[in-house]
Amino acid sequence: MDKDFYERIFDVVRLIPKGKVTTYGHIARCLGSGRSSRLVGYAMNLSHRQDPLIPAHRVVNRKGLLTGKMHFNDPNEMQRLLEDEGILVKGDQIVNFQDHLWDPAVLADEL
DNA sequence: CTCTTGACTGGTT
DNA sequence: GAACCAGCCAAGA
Repeated sequence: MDKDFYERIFDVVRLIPKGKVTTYGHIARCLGSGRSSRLVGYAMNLSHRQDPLIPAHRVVNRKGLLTGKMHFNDPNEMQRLLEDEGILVKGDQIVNFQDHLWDPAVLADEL
């Protein structure tokens, strides 16, 4: 795996099932770094430049807050996309966040 | 090479 | 449970 640090992150984010969300920390932990959660967010910044659109709207911080919505082309779009997938968002915060939380580790279990 | 910044997290108070 | 502080990793100036 000589892929760039970001490419690994993008891969995981793309694998997030529809209607599910995950946190930067879980992704970082899945990659092994664990504490590089900030890099995940940093990579998300570049996600919009990727050819295969990255579902960055499914990635939120541990509190379930749409911290990165302001970085989208249209901040309102992030919340709209989440609600479109059946995820309720109130005050930039995901309702029943834990219920929609998806851990990348389960992917390894399914494979 | 050093300093600053960032879509974060965990532990303390 | 909210607010504050410190730790960690990578990229850019």
